[in-house]
Amino acid sequence: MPELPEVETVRRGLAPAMEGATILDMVVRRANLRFPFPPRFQDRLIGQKILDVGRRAKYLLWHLDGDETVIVHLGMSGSFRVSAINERTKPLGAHQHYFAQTAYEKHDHVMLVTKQPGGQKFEITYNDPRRFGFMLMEDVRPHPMLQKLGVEPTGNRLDAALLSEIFAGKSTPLKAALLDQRYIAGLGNIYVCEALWRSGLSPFRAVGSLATKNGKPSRYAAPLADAIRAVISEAIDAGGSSLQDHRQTDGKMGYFQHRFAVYDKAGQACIKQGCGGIIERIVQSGRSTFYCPRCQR
DNA sequence: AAGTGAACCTGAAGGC
DNA sequence: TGCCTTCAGGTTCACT
Repeated sequence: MPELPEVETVRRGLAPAMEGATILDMVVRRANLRFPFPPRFQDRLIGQKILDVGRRAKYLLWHLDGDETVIVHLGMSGSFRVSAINERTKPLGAHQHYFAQTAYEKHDHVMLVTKQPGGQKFEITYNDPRRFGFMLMEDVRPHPMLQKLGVEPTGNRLDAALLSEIFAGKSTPLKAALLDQRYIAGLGNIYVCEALWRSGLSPFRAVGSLATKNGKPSRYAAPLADAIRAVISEAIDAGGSSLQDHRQTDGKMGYFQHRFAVYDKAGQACIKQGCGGIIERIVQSGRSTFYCPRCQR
């Protein structure tokens, strides 16, 4: 499912149920996702207060009171559901009784019950059919998983100068380079395709062409930086993109998928004014690329 | 170094 | 109805 805008949407959905709340109880229903769960995972979380829910690229960061951080990645199919617990209709008693009456859905792997200082309780469920996601504790900081990440696409650092700097002299195709989290962290297949279309650049173009011979930004750098920032911001505002089963944490759909220009549009007319091209699907390093061969050069 | 393909895993969709 | 193939929002690893 999730690229940066979807993960940010999840973060915003988790925040009201987690930030400032205490973890009352937790159930982990299998030994591993993509990686084994951390040793004594429940013991280290139950009773802890969550200070805030952060995000770095596609990683969620649960900053705990006890100076530990939980790192969560949603992989391809991970999602969270959050629901307020109404104790009138679902009396809790001792909280461990709560899960006994919970109806698990298929692929629900982790469940948490949190309680805000005001008393409101929440049930938070992690579901992940393909299990490419994971949950880790950040024992070493920064966690090795986060050390190699490049700049955030929405931060102030992503501009024409930075693109020309990090890509100068390289011959990698733009498509592959933009998917590489070591350069820009958070883009995935959808938003790379969309950003390239918006900037009129071919997915085959060598990234080195974003820099001139003396290392300054070429005329292609600023349009790409602007397109990346715009498409990510707009997608976040739209609550992400809902393909297949992706939902926001409250069950609502994101709606950015209605604004795709090229992603999954093979055979359709390019919507750029006066272009007249037909969107093509090709494969680059094992991933689908959707682009307009006419206006993306 | 850079590029490709496979691997991890399940489910949906399409062809026959 | 079922069976088979292909594909999917990510990342890492093994190979040329």
